[in-house]
Amino acid sequence: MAVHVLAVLAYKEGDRVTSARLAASVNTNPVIVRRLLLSLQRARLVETRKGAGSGSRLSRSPGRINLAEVYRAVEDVEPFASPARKANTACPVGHCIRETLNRVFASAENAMERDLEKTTLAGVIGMIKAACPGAAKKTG
Amino acid sequence: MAVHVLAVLAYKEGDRVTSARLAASVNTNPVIVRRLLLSLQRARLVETRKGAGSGSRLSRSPGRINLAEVYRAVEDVEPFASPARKANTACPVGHCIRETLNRVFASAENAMERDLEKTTLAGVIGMIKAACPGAAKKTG
DNA sequence: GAATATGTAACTGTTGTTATTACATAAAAG
DNA sequence: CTTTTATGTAATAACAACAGTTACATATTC
Repeated sequence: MAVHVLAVLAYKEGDRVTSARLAASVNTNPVIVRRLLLSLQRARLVETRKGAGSGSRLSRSPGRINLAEVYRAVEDVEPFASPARKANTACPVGHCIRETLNRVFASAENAMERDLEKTTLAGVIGMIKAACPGAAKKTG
Repeated sequence: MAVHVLAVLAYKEGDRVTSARLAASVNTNPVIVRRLLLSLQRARLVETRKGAGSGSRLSRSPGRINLAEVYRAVEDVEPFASPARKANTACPVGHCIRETLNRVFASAENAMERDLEKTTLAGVIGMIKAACPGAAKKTG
């Protein structure tokens, strides 16, 4: 969903868009969008201003924002399940498996992020326009 | 958790282990383990027999099972969130973004799996033994 | 000062995962 | 053949994560 919001922002290059408008595009609630924008603000991906006639816009050009940044801004937790209960330390395997797997999974996540780095928001926009002929700068 | 169970099985190379014993190692319930084993059976990663003195064991040597196979056997759903509500089709971005992002994410997931393929169960065992000096074939 | 839009809290609902209990069934052991 | 053992599976509960909703204070522009 984060990518969707950013794509809309990229679509309106430069223009400020309100959370209400973004929410309408994603078909969700403005509050959800605002919470998402907070994460994106922390990552310096969007700039938001309060008050009348304001809203959010990208803080960089769409060609200089890749999806790995978006992923990191939004996904705060590990994609791999961390078991709630601790492993049985009496078991020789359970004793040290956690940190071993963490290393392996970190490597896998890294590989994924390197792949996401190859796609920028501008690239996403381009793909959308290619897939959808009727995509011109209109309603948002 | 799936990797943990398989690691224990790899640890006991060849020996059949009951779900109760595996559950004790992972510190969870035998039923959880059995459900997990069902997925692993479907993926032909483990062999399970019923009855007294039975249990599960790897169907291949630990060196010939990589973590990408385990991942595919266990993770049936996409790691990326699919929004519950449909995107607003009136929005030119929302209209075609779904399939565009699906392609990008599929590529990222593929990159991750290719990385996981580089690690076998035997490799995991090796790392555990290296990290934990006191790992000998004991209680399970 | 009025209008507008964000920041944020509180609460609900849904979904997915883990956990627990219970029981039928299959296979081995005696 | 009967007993024992262990899996397969259903029903249910506990729980966390996430999306949604309402409500309101605050900041900014006009």
